[in-house]
Amino acid sequence: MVAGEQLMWEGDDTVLVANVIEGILKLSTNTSEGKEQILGLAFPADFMGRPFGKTAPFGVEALTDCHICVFDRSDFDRFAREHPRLEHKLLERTLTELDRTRKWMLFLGRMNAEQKIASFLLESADRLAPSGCNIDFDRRPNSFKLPLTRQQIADILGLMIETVSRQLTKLKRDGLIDLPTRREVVIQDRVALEDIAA
Amino acid sequence: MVAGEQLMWEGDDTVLVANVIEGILKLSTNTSEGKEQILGLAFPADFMGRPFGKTAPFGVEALTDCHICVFDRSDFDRFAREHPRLEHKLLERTLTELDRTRKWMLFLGRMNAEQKIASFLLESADRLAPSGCNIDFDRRPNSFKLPLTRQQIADILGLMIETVSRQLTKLKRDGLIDLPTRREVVIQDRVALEDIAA
DNA sequence: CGCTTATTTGATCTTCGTCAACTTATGTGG
DNA sequence: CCACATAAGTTGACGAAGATCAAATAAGCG
Repeated sequence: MVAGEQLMWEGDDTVLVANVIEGILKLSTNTSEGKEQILGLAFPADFMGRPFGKTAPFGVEALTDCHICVFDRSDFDRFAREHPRLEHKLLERTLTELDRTRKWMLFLGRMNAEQKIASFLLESADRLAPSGCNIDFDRRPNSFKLPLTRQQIADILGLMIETVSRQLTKLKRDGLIDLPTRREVVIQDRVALEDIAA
Repeated sequence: MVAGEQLMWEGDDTVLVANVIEGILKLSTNTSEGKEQILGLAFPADFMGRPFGKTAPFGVEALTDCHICVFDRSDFDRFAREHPRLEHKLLERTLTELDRTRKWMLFLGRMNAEQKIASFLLESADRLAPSGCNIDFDRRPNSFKLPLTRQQIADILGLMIETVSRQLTKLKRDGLIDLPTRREVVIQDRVALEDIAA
């Protein structure tokens, strides 16, 4: 799949499920006024789709070029029912995803723009492969390439694009991060960033 | 269980899982600054807890007096593994819960106070048994008793208590709802309310 | 190089949070 | 039954965070 391609549409009957092999996708929905809210991201090894015959409550779109392993949903359903171990794994994953989603709710409901951005950068650093080789002593990648536009970051965090831009500029001005290009981020003061993210 | 009692604490190892027979409970977490965010509500027939050996990522507290059916987690885990049909049901439930939670994210991230309150009232009307018998022609209950304080509503919607109060007052002033007592709500103009909730 | 799109920046305006006072309910003991 | 205490909720004044509107600037890309 190529970046920007839509895998599923909100409201469609789910006809397929898929596993992410490589790349990043977004799950999102819209308000009636046309604002988008990203509900989650799918990274390699993540499972996507809604088994057992429901309507997709969100759309899925590739943010980067992706390799995904697609199954026909009814085939998958049948197979899953016959293989309890698969269902068990799927249940564990879903529970984990539910936890992650709930944690995200805390961001959306109770954090201010600065905290949202700081948390987002820290999580991104952990989840995304480093673009260079700036591995710190503690072995966490401090430099990475964002697979998202500013608009998409805004949609994830429930902010406006201008607010995202201003907060990033501020963090750069204060020396906590650097932005060599628009898509690259270098964390220069992880402690201070964690302090903001709280 | 009595209203206000805590069933699980955030960060505890999960030692039990439970089914709600009667009553309403809240799942919630806190920011480091002490603001609470309610992550979900559990209604009768809902399943609570985190099978398969993780730490509870949220606390659970009874909002009303509750009857719940509690299982030892490790017993439950073993039983579930031996009964694929149970795991299957649990998986379906968890997927549904995930969908509901994601929908909630849209509220938190993209709706203003008025929209949040309107949506909340409409959903409450559908989920809560009517306190009287004001069933409308379309058979949806338009009168119900809130099991929540204003503070708890605020924690659900990611608002401050004063904002909740003001929005409710405004809806009442405009004739969309009535508030006979502090805990009772009557929807007087469902269409207008749906219009706001969008 | 010129066109298109993404991003940054600046100037306001709105919404909602904060602080503080006041009102209404609920309960308790005299 | 009534003062009083306590907790819950409402209201008002004000300010700050973030949205909105409007340009300016910087990347990409043909």
